[in-house]
Amino acid sequence: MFNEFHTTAEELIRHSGGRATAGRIGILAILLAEQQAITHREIEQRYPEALQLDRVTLYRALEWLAGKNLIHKVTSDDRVWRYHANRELHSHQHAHFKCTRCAQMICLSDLPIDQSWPLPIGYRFQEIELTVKGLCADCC
Amino acid sequence: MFNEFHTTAEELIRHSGGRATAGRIGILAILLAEQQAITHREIEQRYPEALQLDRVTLYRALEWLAGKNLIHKVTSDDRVWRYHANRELHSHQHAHFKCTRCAQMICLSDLPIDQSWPLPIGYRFQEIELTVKGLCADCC
DNA sequence: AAATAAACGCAACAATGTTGCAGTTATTGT
DNA sequence: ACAATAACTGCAACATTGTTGCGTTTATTT
Repeated sequence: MFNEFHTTAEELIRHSGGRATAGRIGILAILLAEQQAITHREIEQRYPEALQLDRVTLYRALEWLAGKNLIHKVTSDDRVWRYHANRELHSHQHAHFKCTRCAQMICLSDLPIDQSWPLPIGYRFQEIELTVKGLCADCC
Repeated sequence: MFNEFHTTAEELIRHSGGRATAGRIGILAILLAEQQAITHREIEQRYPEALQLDRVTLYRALEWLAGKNLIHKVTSDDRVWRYHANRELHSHQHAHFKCTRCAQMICLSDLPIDQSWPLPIGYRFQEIELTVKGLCADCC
């Protein structure tokens, strides 16, 4: 577990002005190593058993990381949040893809649609959340 | 509760080949009368107390109505499903708007974006789910 | 009016996430 | 290096939303 992601994770956390605890570093390292957005459950499974990490601590660490903009939270139709480390491209709004068979979830490129959406009069636009559903390469 | 929506609801249900029970009719009538997509909880509140309706029955009725395409289910970031009666325009995919303050949720016009989305090679497109977030007229 | 499949109500369960609080720990200042 | 302290953690208990199994009731058909 003490790989490049760990080092990066620790730097990012310190840079954000929070305490660099083992839990936060480990969690962020896992998310940095991952190509897809993964669930709380999946993070738990990847987390080394030896180190122990409470469910609640995981939830709180994720919340903190999201608040510091180091990761982002993705809504899904299965009522489960998925998390993904932020890269440069994620600082902007982007779409997500979800496989309807295996539930894999990846980030797509920036939103090619205009940010101003035709809303009813008096409504104010804030952001767009877009999920494309289909089959991933493995499930096709 | 025995208004025009009740009559319409009953017709729609019979036309779909299901048993026209008080629960289904009442639920569909509520959804037909509503401009926005509402939650299971909100349906329960609008349902006349005198008539009693079990939580489970409500869930099952909603599932059935969605299966028959009389209503549709909307995903939201608060992990709660919202339901809305289908009109002609809803037979096509459409976007939803959600107020970030009062959680009101309405349907927007058809998706103006092309159905084929730039996916990675080997991926297959199925559908798009799009939610615009912002403030509704009341909350602005 | 009886027969019957469909729908319902209840109880119990499952999954995901949250809150309160006492104990532990990373960091800061000396 | 050490003590002080705010920040973080772990546990237990809870909340919310939705699901399953099963015996009972009911809308529809004949």
